[in-house]
Amino acid sequence: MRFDLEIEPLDLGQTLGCGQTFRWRNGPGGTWSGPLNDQFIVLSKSGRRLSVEARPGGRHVEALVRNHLRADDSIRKVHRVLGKDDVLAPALSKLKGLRIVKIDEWECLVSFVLATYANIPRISKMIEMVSARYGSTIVGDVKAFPTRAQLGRASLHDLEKCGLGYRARYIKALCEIIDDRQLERWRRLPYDKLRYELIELPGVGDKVADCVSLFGFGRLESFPIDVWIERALARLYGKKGSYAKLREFAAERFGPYAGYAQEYLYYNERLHAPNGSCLFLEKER
DNA sequence: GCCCAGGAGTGTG
DNA sequence: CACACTCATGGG
Repeated sequence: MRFDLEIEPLDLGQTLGCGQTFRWRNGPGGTWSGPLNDQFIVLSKSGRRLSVEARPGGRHVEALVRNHLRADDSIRKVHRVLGKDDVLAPALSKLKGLRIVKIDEWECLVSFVLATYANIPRISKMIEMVSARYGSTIVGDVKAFPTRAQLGRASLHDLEKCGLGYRARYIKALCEIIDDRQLERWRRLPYDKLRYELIELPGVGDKVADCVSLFGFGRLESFPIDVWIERALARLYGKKGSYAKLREFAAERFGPYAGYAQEYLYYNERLHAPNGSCLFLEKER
């Protein structure tokens, strides 16, 4: 099946290739393809038209795509707030197509625990490996991200063989701790309480808790601080300090859209990096 | 070979 | 509170 959507503004490369998701791949002609829940989706854009391809009879594909790309976010409103920041303001027009994505909570939690102390190519590889071995088949050799039950069948040794390193034991523990009732409860908590509880999980600290709050639970006021954001805050704002201090600075400065500010800063900082930081260097075609 | 990676956990001052 | 050290491994 194939249909068109209008989600504006939207830049697929900025949104799907900037490191907030790990399973989208860009192909020839500016297409972006990847698994989304139980579907394999191919996206491409010409002008304002977003073309969506999925397998025949795919259900809820439109809702799936709109949800993932946060189609209901008003970028205009985001920019009205962030435009008051003198540092961000001049760059907003070039970044307007970069949208925060909404990721399945479980997938997001596992993905960002895996993302600790690893580079993006490796993170993608770890995620593809556990998906290939434990996820359900979507089509051909494309696998869905494994459910908690599916991943829970893997032994610690199995997970280590997926190249997860010391992260394997965190994933193993998460499979045993998390259940659907817990995820449902977390969906209803305000950001600060959610964050507080996420940090209790093994392998989840300040940064991962904020990533999961932002991309998994859609809390746009969350401001994850990694090494790149640390550099950006130092370089552009002269701000240094502990996570708590930087987090407070961001909350005060960017308010309810700190998450968007974070993604803009992250994207921009990686573009400024010496080697371009391999964000858009796809392995091959 | 060497350096670093979208950090977290633990121990110490 | 702040640091310092370790963790396991692969990509550049």
